[in-house]
Amino acid sequence: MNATVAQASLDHESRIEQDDHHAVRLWLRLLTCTNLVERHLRSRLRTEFDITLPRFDLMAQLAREPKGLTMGDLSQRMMVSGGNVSGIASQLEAEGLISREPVPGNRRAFCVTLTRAGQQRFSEMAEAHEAWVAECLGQLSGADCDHMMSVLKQIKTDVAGIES
Amino acid sequence: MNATVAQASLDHESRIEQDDHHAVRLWLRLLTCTNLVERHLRSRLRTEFDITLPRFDLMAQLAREPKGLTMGDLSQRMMVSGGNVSGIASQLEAEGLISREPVPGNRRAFCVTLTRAGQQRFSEMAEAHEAWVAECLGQLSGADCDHMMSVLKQIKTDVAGIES
DNA sequence: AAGAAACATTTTATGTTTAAAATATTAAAA
DNA sequence: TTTTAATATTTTAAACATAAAATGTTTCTT
Repeated sequence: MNATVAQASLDHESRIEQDDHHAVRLWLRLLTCTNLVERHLRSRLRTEFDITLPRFDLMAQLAREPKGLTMGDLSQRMMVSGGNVSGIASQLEAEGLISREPVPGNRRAFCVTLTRAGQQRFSEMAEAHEAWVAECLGQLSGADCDHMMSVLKQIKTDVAGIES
Repeated sequence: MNATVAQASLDHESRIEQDDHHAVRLWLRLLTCTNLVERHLRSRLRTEFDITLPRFDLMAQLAREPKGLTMGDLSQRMMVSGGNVSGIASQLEAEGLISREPVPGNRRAFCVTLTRAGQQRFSEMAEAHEAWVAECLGQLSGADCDHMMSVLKQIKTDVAGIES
């Protein structure tokens, strides 16, 4: 009977270990794969539009919100620190692609929007960017896509649960 | 007939656009999700072991190769630039976790290995790391895992194909 | 109205990452 | 052998990222 218990607990532990290893392997592949695509996009943005991914991301956020966003909004949506947004925005402003204007009723906040030039520039980049992504991920079937979307959502939920 | 042709080409284009959008949505979720997990692991490594993810990664590579690796090997396996490895290795060396020794027959290369202390330290961290990853990804079924693995492999192949 | 707390942003200090230049070694060719 | 090319690494400069401190603004309490 002792043996049975020992055996049972052993099986349980080894199963958990297996799961751990599977999870680690999946994580490593997920990380490698994402980095691979990210690197690819980063490099093409650099060579074809002379822009960095963070700057492109910031412009993408603004393109979705023609009325503009505050620095804090940008920080939240881009999931990076406020100081970081501050630096990136300064550069884009210096290049004339975005504008930072005071908000009428709130002297703390700034309203950041794409300038005319920024809109023009972004629409060219967005088209190319979309095509590049499709090159990387477009081969997947609709079913694969859907499945992947749901699995990733699950992971997102799990991680959020851990951190809460 | 003209109408038919126009209709057909319209359908075709709109289908492609749909695919593009699907691909972009999937990519955005993939990126967000990976960053979320990465950030989580990074933060736990920092708070519980006072080490950065890149340093942990470098040690993980060495742990798999007891005979040691050159700086170039590390750069390739970690998929980061040589200069990057150089900096990370300097810090780990200063902390006594790795050693950099000249290779007998090749005065250009260095052989990098984990020190005794590094091995000890890494094995503690690896155990915790594995558990954290399992917390994040362990809820997935075996089937989900397998499916995900194969989809990611496909993406990896596609990207490699584009860049070649 | 005065003070405290919360908010929005920027600045500073530190560290990561890359590309490119610099250094040094080895191998191959003329 | 001298030059050239390839290899292995480090250094440097620029961009990015975070946390924490500093600044200024608004709101809440009393």
